[in-house]
Amino acid sequence: MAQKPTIPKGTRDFNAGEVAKRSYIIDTIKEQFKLFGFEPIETPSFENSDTLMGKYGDEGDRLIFKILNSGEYLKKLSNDDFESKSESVFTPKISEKALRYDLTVPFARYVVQHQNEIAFPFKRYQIQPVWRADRPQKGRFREFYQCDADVVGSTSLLQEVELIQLYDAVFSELKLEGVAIKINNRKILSGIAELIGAKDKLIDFTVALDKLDKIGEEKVKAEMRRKGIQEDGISKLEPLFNLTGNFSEQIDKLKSILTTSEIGLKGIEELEFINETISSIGIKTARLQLDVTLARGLNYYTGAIFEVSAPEGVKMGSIGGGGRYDDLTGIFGLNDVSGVGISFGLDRIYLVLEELNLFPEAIKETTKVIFISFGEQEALVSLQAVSKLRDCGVKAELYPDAVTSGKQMKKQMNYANKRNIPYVVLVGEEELKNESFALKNMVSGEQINMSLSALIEALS
RNA sequence: GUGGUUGUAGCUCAGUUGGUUAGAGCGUCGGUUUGUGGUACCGAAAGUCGCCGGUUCGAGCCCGGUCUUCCACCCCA
Repeated sequence: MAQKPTIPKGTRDFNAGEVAKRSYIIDTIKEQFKLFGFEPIETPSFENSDTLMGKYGDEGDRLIFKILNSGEYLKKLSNDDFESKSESVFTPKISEKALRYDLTVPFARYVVQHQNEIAFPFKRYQIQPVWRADRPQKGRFREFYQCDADVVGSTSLLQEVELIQLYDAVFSELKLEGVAIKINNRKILSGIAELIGAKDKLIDFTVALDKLDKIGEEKVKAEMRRKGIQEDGISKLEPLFNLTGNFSEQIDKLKSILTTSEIGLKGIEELEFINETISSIGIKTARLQLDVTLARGLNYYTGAIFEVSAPEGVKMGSIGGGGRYDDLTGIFGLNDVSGVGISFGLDRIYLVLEELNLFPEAIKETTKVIFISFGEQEALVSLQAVSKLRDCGVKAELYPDAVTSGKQMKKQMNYANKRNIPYVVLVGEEELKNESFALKNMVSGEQINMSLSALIEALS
């Protein structure tokens, strides 16, 4: 019985048209990465589990694809291991490798491992797939591409400024106008947590706060209470829920809230610098927005946090994210190296461009001309012409199977038609005799006999 | 991990309260047309109704499980 072939949940095949569109996005991003001085690296699709585990929080650990050990791994287990029924005990004993979950942690590992070869500040970009054992839904896959640009070895806030420009440059280039680059600062969140006496509950606090625009003020407060944050602390958040005005007005209000928090004020100072610098150099089509509720993302961020959302009206999760991490290489033994980076979510950007019909027509690249195949003699002459055309940069090919009847002719024409090949050349008995080529325009149906040089002229 | 949803021909989908031989459009293949595609007309092939089990005289339809799709939650690009 033939089994029905399927692909795993959350994965996809891409046809030629889809690949062309994906390449268009990737090429655009890559071009801007290079323009900003980033250099490419690649890392393996799987890492040692130790490298990944514990870097993304408990939820992240759950979503990491683990790779089963090879060999007779069960024989090495003790009865206690089986009895434990505990994933945290059992899993490490049968799995020592895992598929990468993002590009930032493998990058940190790379930096530490190659620190002596690297010139700091090190600016790298990386475009590779990542895997998450998540349940698929809109814009969410188990295999998807991230396009990352990071700088390590510089604490300068000018890096943040440049990364904002980079976001703006890429989305402007993709004609995706009006994206919102939301920015926040972990230090401000720490400051607020300190202020409300929830310093030890920073993650719980930020996760709850992040949901503000989705579930509303009351539910956020309820969640904070549930997580054990004191009522008098929550009441101090009141001004935060009503934070309005433009970037600098919001900054001013935050200043008055966080007067007693050293770390909070530091965060404000950073944001202020970034905003002022961006204002003075300007951005093209994106909008930079301060969003104090922005907290999602990895818990290794220590300074700026970025998130990019699609233009208004497009229902899609974030299409990019990033931030500054002061200590990521520290985990792997290299201290005092600060990094900051951003990521583009290729697959989501694709969906957004598709929804807004923003893919240019020109990216549908196909063969420009196909030669109809009649017989051995004709094929030889055709192949010579095909070679010359290719030398001139014309995408040309010969249909491989010869015409043996009128049906075959029809079949070959049909083939050209279906592949949207705009020109067909016929070299049959007569053309062979006259040393001519019959060039047929598949759109107009017009057909002209000409010499080889005229053919090359016409097609290049 | 939680809740809901979907699955019938290659594709998009019909299929009545459970009742003979499961349909359509598109596509494919063949013909009208043996050196000319797209249009038209004629014809044909194509399905274990996701899979496993149950209820029933009888299941595409009802029930349970499982996989898959999509959506929401959690979390995230």
